[in-house]
Amino acid sequence: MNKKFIQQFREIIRIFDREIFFQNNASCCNGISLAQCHTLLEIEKNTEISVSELADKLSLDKSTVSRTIDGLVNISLVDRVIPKENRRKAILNLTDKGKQVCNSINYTHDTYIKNMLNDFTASEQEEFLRLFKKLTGNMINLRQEN
Amino acid sequence: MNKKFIQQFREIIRIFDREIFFQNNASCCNGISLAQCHTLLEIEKNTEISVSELADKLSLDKSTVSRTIDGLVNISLVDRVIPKENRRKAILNLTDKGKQVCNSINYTHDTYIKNMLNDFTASEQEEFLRLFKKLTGNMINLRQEN
DNA sequence: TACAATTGTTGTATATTGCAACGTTTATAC
DNA sequence: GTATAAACGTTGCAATATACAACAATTGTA
Repeated sequence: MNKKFIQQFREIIRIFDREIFFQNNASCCNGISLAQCHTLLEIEKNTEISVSELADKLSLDKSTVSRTIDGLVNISLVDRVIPKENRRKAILNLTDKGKQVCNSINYTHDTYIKNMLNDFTASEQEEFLRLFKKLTGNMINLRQEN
Repeated sequence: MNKKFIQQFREIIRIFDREIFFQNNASCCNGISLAQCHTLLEIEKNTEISVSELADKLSLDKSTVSRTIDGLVNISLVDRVIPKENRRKAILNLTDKGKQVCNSINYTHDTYIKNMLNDFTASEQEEFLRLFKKLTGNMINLRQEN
């Protein structure tokens, strides 16, 4: 692999990262913070999740997540219920309003992805996804090796 | 573009972003912070740059950059000189030690990229870079349209 | 039943960032 | 040529995000 290729690849990653950052901050947060947005989407994916489990999934401290949830409960996007079977564990779910916000976020994200790939042919789309999956798989392996 | 494809693509982007984050925090910062790392590499790319120009390039407030530079000057990685021609503008350059740190960061990043693409064929590498460039180009256009 | 583990919350500290105000310096208008 | 405006960097202040440690409540285990 020659040096010039690596340089270009690094530069592309940098730009990609930067654009994703802008996009997240522009679209994700209809009045909510990025952390709240991530948390919301993670609850959407894992209903009945607990604070600790959420902290695991998000790679954050449980105290951080606890406070993020406070915020989301305050603005009525998340329900926090303490079940009688296990009064230690708090169970988190989206409220109807929370589901609406998630839908809105998902719509924005999906639209962005459509636009990003707008001028890709079908086979380019497939090939890119395939190679991207291969790449991220390698990244995960590399991290776990160390 | 079908829904399942978009879902997969979103998920891959999420994973990629997460892995890049881990990698940045693990490798970039040999004792320096992520912000300092970015700043250092930007000065490496643009010698004789000023604080305001740097703030532009990094999309940060000049006060933020000013303080980051304070830190880098304190640990002798950056030189801050006020030229006699224009005593408003501070000119920033890497010290020898700063160059060494940059080299070290670059080596780590380049190695990571090599490892990421380790099992890609030459044509896969080229195709992926081509499509990635196309993608980021679209992302930039989309942002500038809005 | 006593001790240990789990769960979530709160207090405290740190880092990163932006905005506003400021002093200094340079450029421009009249 | 002076007065005003603009540019530049720094500092004060506030907001946000985060982690760690300590804690209370609860549940599991020896």
